Amino acid sequence: MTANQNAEPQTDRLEELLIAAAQCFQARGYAATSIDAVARHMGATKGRVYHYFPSKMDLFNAVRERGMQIVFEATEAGYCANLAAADRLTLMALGHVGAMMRHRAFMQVHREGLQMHRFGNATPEQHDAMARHIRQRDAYERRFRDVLRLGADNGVLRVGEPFAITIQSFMSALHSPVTWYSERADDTPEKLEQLAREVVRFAMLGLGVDLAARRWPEIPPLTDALTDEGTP
Amino acid sequence: MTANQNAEPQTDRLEELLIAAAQCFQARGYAATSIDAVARHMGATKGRVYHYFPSKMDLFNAVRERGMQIVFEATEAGYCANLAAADRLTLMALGHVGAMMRHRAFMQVHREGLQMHRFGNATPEQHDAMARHIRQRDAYERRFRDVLRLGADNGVLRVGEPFAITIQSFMSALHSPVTWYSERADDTPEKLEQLAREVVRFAMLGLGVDLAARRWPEIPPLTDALTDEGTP
DNA sequence: TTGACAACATACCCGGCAGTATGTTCGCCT
DNA sequence: AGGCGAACATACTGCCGGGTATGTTGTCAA
Repeated sequence: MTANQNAEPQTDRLEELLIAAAQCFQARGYAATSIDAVARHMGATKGRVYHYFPSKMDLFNAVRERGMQIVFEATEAGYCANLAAADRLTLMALGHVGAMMRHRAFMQVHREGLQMHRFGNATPEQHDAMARHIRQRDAYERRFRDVLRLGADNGVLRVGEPFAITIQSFMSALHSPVTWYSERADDTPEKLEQLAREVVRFAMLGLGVDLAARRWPEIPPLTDALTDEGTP
Repeated sequence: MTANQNAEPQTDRLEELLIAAAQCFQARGYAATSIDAVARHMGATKGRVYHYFPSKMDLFNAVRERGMQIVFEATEAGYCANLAAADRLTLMALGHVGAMMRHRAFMQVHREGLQMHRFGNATPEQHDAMARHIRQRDAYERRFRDVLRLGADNGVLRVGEPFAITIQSFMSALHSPVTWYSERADDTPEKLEQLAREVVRFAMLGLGVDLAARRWPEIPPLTDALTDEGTP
């Protein structure tokens, strides 16, 4: 009756499921989202979901993990670039903000997941899925922390007294698009780019870097990092 | 059996209820928090809750409203101070951040409430409770926006191209304590003050104001605003 | 003193949802 | 050809939690 006669490219069904889940979780939050709702959002039923994931929490964790993967990839180039600390941080920030806007659903879920520390993590598997996620988050923030520290030691970046607070404020500003950005019809890449740049400009200025009076850095070609690697 | 023989000052039972609700909602989120959980948190039962509020959503709205009231009061002095725009904004920011830290439960609930736009607001009363709340939020942010605009026009505060984005980033930085702050045993008012100042320092530097090389403003006595009012 | 009402507690109802058990329909391998 | 398993759909269960109906206790006013 509801036979799926699609011989089309058929994006991975699992990918489709992850996206649907991300959108539902983002719209209503984890607790208020039912498995049936996610399934309906795909034009399917529970069976489909439980075929791929043993429980609701596992589905949620998969979405979180994907979100983590997205931000890591988005900031990878900047982090590995062979540039000064301030420029690396700027590129990382741009990547991060871009991800916030382009993958808002995943990012918001990712964020809600981090606030979940205090759930009575029933099963031990779920508990260390959480623990693993926390470690990844810390590793991610440590990348920013390290680059920031580097720039601070050089005197290029300005930080305040509890160093951790400066970072938190900085990261919080970079996260903000998940709150206010919503994809409009006039979503030209240029518009999007301008919004991202403004967020980054503010955040970097908070660290004492005036990007308005300075060339925005660009990602150097990969060959650079491979050929001339030892330039101190 | 469980008779409450307290003849003590007995903080308003309603106040006690609001606080318990705020803590529960903050810990688990709206959907995952049961009325029974809130009641247990007070050492009471459902009956108590439903005696004061007709529904879970009404309880939640009351907590949100309280949160709104808190931030308004916390920033009132700075907003009304007879000072330059940058100083007023700094004071408002300090008040805001202080509220974030001192009333974290209410603030986090307040924030979750704002993300709830898209709930199928069943009853019309709930719908316009939501609408009223949105208006209050806008009014609150408009205070910041107006002062920021004032300082920008004077050239004292630096803003970027989509003005709205600058504000969002600024506000987001000020909100950040709800994410990372957790009351510790070493909660001396001085520690707390320092944390707040660091957050505000970063945020104001993002607007081009270097508070490290500048006197922090202080709230002028009220009499000023009352006696000499017309100094243009 | 009584009765009316506030301020709860207790007991119950019922709908929604996570999870399960059981079909059903393909494609593929032999 | 036929059987087997992936990839779902359908039907069902059990419980949790919002809401309600009803009891219980103290207090105060007439």
